[in-house]
Amino acid sequence: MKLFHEYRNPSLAVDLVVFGYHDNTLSVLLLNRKEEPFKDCWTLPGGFLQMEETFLDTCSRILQTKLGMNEVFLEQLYSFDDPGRDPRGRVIAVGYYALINPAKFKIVAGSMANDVKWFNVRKLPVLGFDHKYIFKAALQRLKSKILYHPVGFELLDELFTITELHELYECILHTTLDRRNFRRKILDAEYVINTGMKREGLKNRHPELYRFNKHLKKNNFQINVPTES
Amino acid sequence: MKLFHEYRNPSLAVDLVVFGYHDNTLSVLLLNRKEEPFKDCWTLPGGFLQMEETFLDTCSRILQTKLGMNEVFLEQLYSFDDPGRDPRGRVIAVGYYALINPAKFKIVAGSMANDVKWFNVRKLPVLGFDHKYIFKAALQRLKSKILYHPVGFELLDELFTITELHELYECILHTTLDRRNFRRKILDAEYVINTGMKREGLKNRHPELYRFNKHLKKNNFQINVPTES
DNA sequence: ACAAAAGTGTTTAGTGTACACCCATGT
DNA sequence: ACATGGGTGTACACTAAACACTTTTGT
Repeated sequence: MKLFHEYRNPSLAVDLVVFGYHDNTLSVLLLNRKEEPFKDCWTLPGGFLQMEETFLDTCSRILQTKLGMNEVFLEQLYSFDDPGRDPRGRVIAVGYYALINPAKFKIVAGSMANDVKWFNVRKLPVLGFDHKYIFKAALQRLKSKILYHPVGFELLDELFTITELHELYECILHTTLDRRNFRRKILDAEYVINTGMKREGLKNRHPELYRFNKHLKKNNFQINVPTES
Repeated sequence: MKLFHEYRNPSLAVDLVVFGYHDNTLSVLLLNRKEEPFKDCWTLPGGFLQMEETFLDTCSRILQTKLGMNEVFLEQLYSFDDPGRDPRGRVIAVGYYALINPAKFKIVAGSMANDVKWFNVRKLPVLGFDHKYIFKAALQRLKSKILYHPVGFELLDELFTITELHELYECILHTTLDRRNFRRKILDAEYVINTGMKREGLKNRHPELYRFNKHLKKNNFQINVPTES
């Protein structure tokens, strides 16, 4: 049995769509590149797969070195193979998306970037490479995922109110959802546990604080989005 | 701006899960390998990405040379990155699945394989590499996809009866679905067009023949599977 | 007392499910 | 005439949507 020698292989990059939620806004982290190609352009954070790394290893390395983050929700999106997607040569990109709570991290621009900034997902600048399409795939995936799976908690604080969760859903789905029906669905599904505590110091009635119920086997909720016409 | 030179990069393979449906059975195409590694083992058909190819180019080349097929439904599944998945060295695999009508192709074993055979998806042999997991991902994707999207037609003849479509769904989902409710859903969604013709020469009443309605914009059907408990 | 947001309940329309029944064909 | 599968209709249960109302807090 022959081992491989080095044939000509495409390079393999991992590109990250890092979502954060703050002040009723869903944002993505973008880097401003210091070097060609796409110097001074905004792009998704990314990096090349090292020989001994798994994709998740590469994700962690990027998150750590370029953004100063660790231990976040990550999921593979899709692999992008347009031969012209990188002017430096043939590069395949594996897209991942991450969900983080911006309050937990102080983002830092690594040595490769002029700047790192959160951008409202509805007000993105022009992106380098094919990152526009990777981003679109990520947002679409997040929108679908949140309808059936309890991923919203990754974006919120450990304790949150139903209203905060409701606002998060409306923000991500970019639509309105009936407050009372939403509450019932979430509670019936038992994806949240009432802590008995209340959020103090608000102008009006103090809402109850909930915590994510991690130990629940079945996916038994579904949020429906109004059909637009 | 520097161009790339050859860093050490993993090899990139494309592995195919080719589904076919015949005689009320959903099958997958497997190759019996002539060479190490996994000599004489059954594996998914696959091949290495050439420098100038897209993933779909590679898929077509594999389908053409190893199986004698062309022009089939293809969709990307997932990328598999376990560093130990190929004993020859670091190989990333991009999984695709294909839906074909076995009646339309005469499969041929390419020079690399001892044999090519259809296997019932519920009675698979042990597979080489990590192909068991690629297959599992494919079957799961097909099961989900068929609930919301009209992909079943790729597996059937151009003209088919509602009963044939119904049996296909039961076979893929591995469950029973009420015959009459299934019919209504499919017809209401207008995914099929009644041709006016009938299937002749059967023992009983001659069922009407339908054709897939390719020119339909919206996905407006959903098949529900009974919840098992 | 009032405003504003949180929390609870109810009515109604629509949809999916489980059936029963008739129809067409070959033996 | 009967068996067998194809085609049509309907009653019921269940769910989701729309909405009204009460409660709690700060001013």
